[in-house]
Amino acid sequence: MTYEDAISALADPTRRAILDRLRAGPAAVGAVAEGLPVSRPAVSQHLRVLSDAGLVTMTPAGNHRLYSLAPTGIDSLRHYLDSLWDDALAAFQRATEEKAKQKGKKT
Amino acid sequence: MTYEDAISALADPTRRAILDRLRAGPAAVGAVAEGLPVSRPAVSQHLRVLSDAGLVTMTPAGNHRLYSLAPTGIDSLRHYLDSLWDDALAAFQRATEEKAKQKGKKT
DNA sequence: TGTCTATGTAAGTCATGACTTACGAAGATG
DNA sequence: CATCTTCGTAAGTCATGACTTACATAGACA
Repeated sequence: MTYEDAISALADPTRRAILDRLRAGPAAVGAVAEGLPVSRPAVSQHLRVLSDAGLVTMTPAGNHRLYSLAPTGIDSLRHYLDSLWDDALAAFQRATEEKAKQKGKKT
Repeated sequence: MTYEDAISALADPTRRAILDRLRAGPAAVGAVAEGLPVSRPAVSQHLRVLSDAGLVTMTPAGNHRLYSLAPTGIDSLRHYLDSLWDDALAAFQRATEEKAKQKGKKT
């Protein structure tokens, strides 16, 4: 449930495809697997990882289980990125100023 | 330079450690490697990946090369996450309303 | 020019993880 | 109860990539 779990979960293309499928709305494992070039157990394993990372939630519904997007894991990752973004922007501005000085300082 | 490159680049713990080091300011390869439990060539290879993902930039400085954080790659990833965030929030709200209805509808 | 420093690249090793098939458990349905 | 559907898990295979050492290149400096 840390932001690192979210990152490594999102690193896999198949898992991103699963998330894309869930953006349209909640879906069962079989329904998700139908639109993908991998087996149903593979999808099941991926959903486990996504769930551990807080990126999806599961709600039992009789025979099957509905998976849907969860804001939790995404939020932690957003915070990390925002923080990194601040420092990157600061570094970029410092570099720009440096160049301006370099340009003015002849010889 | 896509957001997918940025994600898979960030997925590695060593690369995140390198970025953390660069948050304090630009640094050369050797300086970065000193604070890490891996060899200098390993750091060099990681910086290559980070650079391809648009997460760092390199500026030659005489004998050595200074690497610094770059906003570019981070930005693309932020956009992806923001978009995913919107859908996740919508899904969460729908689920909440669903539960409210379920509660009101007795028998 | 000769040498030292700082770095990138090549080649090879090894662990991680994504995928498969086979199987077992839980709820719906006749 | 018997069966079908839906799903998670176990075990094993295989590719990807992170790391190492060895080597080659480019600039600083005597």
